Amino acid sequence: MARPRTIDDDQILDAARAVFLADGRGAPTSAVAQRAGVSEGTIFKRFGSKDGLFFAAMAVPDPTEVVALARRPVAVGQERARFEALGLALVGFFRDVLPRMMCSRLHPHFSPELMLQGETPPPAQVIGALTELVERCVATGSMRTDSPEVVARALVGTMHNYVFLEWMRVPQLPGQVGPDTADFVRRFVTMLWDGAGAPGTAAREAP
Amino acid sequence: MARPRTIDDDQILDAARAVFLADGRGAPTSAVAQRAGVSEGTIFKRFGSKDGLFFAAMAVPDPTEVVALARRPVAVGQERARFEALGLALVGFFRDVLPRMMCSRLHPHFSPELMLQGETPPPAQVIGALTELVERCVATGSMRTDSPEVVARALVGTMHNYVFLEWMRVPQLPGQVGPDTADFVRRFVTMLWDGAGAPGTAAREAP
Amino acid sequence: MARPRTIDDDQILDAARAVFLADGRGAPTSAVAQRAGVSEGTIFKRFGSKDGLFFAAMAVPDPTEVVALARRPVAVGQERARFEALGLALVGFFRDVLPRMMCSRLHPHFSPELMLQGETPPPAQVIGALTELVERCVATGSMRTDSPEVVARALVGTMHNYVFLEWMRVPQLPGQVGPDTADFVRRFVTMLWDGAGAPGTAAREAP
Amino acid sequence: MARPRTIDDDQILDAARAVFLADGRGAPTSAVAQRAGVSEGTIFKRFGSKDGLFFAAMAVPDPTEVVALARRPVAVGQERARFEALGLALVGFFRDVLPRMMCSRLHPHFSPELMLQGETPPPAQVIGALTELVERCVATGSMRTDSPEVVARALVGTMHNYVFLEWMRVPQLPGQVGPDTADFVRRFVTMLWDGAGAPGTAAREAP
DNA sequence: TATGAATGAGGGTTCATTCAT
DNA sequence: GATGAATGAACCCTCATTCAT
Repeated sequence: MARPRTIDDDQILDAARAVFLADGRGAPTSAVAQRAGVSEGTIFKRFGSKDGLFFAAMAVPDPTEVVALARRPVAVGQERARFEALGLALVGFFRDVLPRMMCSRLHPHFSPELMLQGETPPPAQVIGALTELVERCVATGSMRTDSPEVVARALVGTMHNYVFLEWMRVPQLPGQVGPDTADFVRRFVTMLWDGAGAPGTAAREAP
Repeated sequence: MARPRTIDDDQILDAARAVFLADGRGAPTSAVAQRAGVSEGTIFKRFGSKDGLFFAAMAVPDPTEVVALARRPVAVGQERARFEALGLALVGFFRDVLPRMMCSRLHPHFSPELMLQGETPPPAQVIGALTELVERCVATGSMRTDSPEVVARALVGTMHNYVFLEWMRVPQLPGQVGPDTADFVRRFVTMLWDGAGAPGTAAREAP
Repeated sequence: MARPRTIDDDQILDAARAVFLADGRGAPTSAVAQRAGVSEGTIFKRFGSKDGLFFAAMAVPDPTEVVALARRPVAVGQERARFEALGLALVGFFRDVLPRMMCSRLHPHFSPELMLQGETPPPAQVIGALTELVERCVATGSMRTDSPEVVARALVGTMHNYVFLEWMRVPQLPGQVGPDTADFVRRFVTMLWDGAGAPGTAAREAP
Repeated sequence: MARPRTIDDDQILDAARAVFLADGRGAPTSAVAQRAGVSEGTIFKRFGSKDGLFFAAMAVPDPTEVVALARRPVAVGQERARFEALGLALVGFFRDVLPRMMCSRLHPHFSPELMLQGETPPPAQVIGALTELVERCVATGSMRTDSPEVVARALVGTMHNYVFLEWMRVPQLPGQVGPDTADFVRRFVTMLWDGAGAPGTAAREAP
């Protein structure tokens, strides 16, 4: 057998991710090599080209935690708690994954297939698992809605946007929300559950 | 007395925006020049550097339409319609603005101040105006919520995410949602208004 | 008659000289234009090209003062004083003229003819006038030498080098010489007159 | 383990010196690369920038030959011969070094420290060594002067100017001097030794 | 297999020069 | 005559990629 690799691909990918996210995809391969403690030649031997390295480093991991949490059976009365847990898990997931998605999407050689690690792209996995959760809750009678996937996307979207604004470092965001993520999620789930419409203004009657 | 300017800055900025969003910020200045029908020299005279050009082209416009719509008084019974209109307006706004924000945020020389055209950054303007709208509705009795800004951010976030997934060209998004934006918005507002929780599972009692 | 020029060529040449000597001949024409208070177009109208401007600005003026001083009759007993005055005049001349000569000589388009303002190039004028002075002194019996032009060139060369080292800003020049130019010149003339050889070591006998 | 360097820094520096002195410091780096038989990339890897290359190529070498000649003990009766040898050595030194000094001094990024290779700048080394030689001769009784450093600077200056006029290609230099350098040096040393003043016009009595 | 020296194409930027006003 | 906007050729420099060791 050949001499074993002392620095494995993952270490290189971690370095590449750190460098590309900090300095943009224009950062030189040499910077990645230095950070990973390998020579430039090694990187090209392993990943073929800079693009190969880039897209490997930006690959979106499967949202296993979120999906698992969505699929786990919910005890009666624990539905809201589950949604809160999912909200927090989504925030964590997006903090890790959004920068990669945006960075690779902006690469001129991006193609949607790059996000297909397994069969289903991670965003679809997340929305799918959440939609199924809502459908199960509807079936149990603990939720009621005509559009389970809209509920799922409201949760995903609100957490996504929360992380996005954080990442954009937008100054002067209004109001009390911001520092306390758990509080934000709790309020959101409350709204999701109860609605924000006053009694008697039910949507069913509206246009 | 001297030769007057024949090329408008805006023509150059439009070309730059098109080129940078299509090919990434690495696209050569010469491509911008060619598309704008100017020489490279002119671009550098006007904008000083490629970075100057880039950030000028990526500047986020004030969300005047959305803000105006949020501030206009709401007739009784028209609240939900207004939120639907706002949802659609947000989708339009984000389609224009999200790519710019992401692209400039990923530039290594990005700084949050670059988004401060006026006094308030555009995302904060949007969330602020929507929050005030919710507060007014609460005051009139047509809505009820403890967290107006969370309602605002749910609307913003869901539309943001809708546009984002579109832009990512994520394949295999589950379900019926996708092609018909108006329908998506309508379903979302319904959920926002009525809530998705079954009667008797009200959040107020939960942790 | 056409409108008179409000800014004459000499003002432009002064500006050009200042700019080129400070920032090198690579300094942009626009810098000269700005300093002179004219537009770039004007400069090209007047001088044809940047090279034209450059060599016009670097032209070496005739050494009228030095030459006049050398040609003026010398009263008996005033010979050494005259040489001291000439030394000081040469220092002044070189301070003005050496940078121009070096700068234009280093231009790739330099040609010796460029220094021919009149019939005789300035360095030749200086050496010629001094040589004649020495010859006159020899004729009057106040000097004795076989090589009048060598005496002239010793004076010129020593002053030249004095200014050159000043201009080079050479640090750590040894000894007491430096700050007091008049003293330096005086000591040099003393040496020129009396020689530095000990009596009895006369050169005539040597190889 | 990696590929060893195949190109010597000195080869590059020699090429750079030749190119810059011939075509001015504005000559393109590509011309240097071509002349040295290297790629431009290599040059920048080695020297960092064009300025780095330029100042490295223009660095003034230590005047070892001149200094050694000045320090070597002088046999009685050989003093004048030694000064003649020094004059010739200085001419050789200046032919090599003057163009570099002038060229780098005219660079806008010049700073005097650039000439400090060792501890003492080359011009100061030369003048220092010559001054000490004169002092030794005075001590031995073979010379007499109050200003040894002025004698040194007269020698240096005259040779400097000799080379300078050569380099300037000044046409029409008067007189017999020019082609025969050895003759010029011999005449100069004679004058240096015996003085040019007629007996009885000694400087000591003058102001 | 790992290294890093060498390459050379490409891109940002400057600036002499032209020319419409 | 004077202006300064526009041009585009050239130049410095970077960096992905190759390859001898």
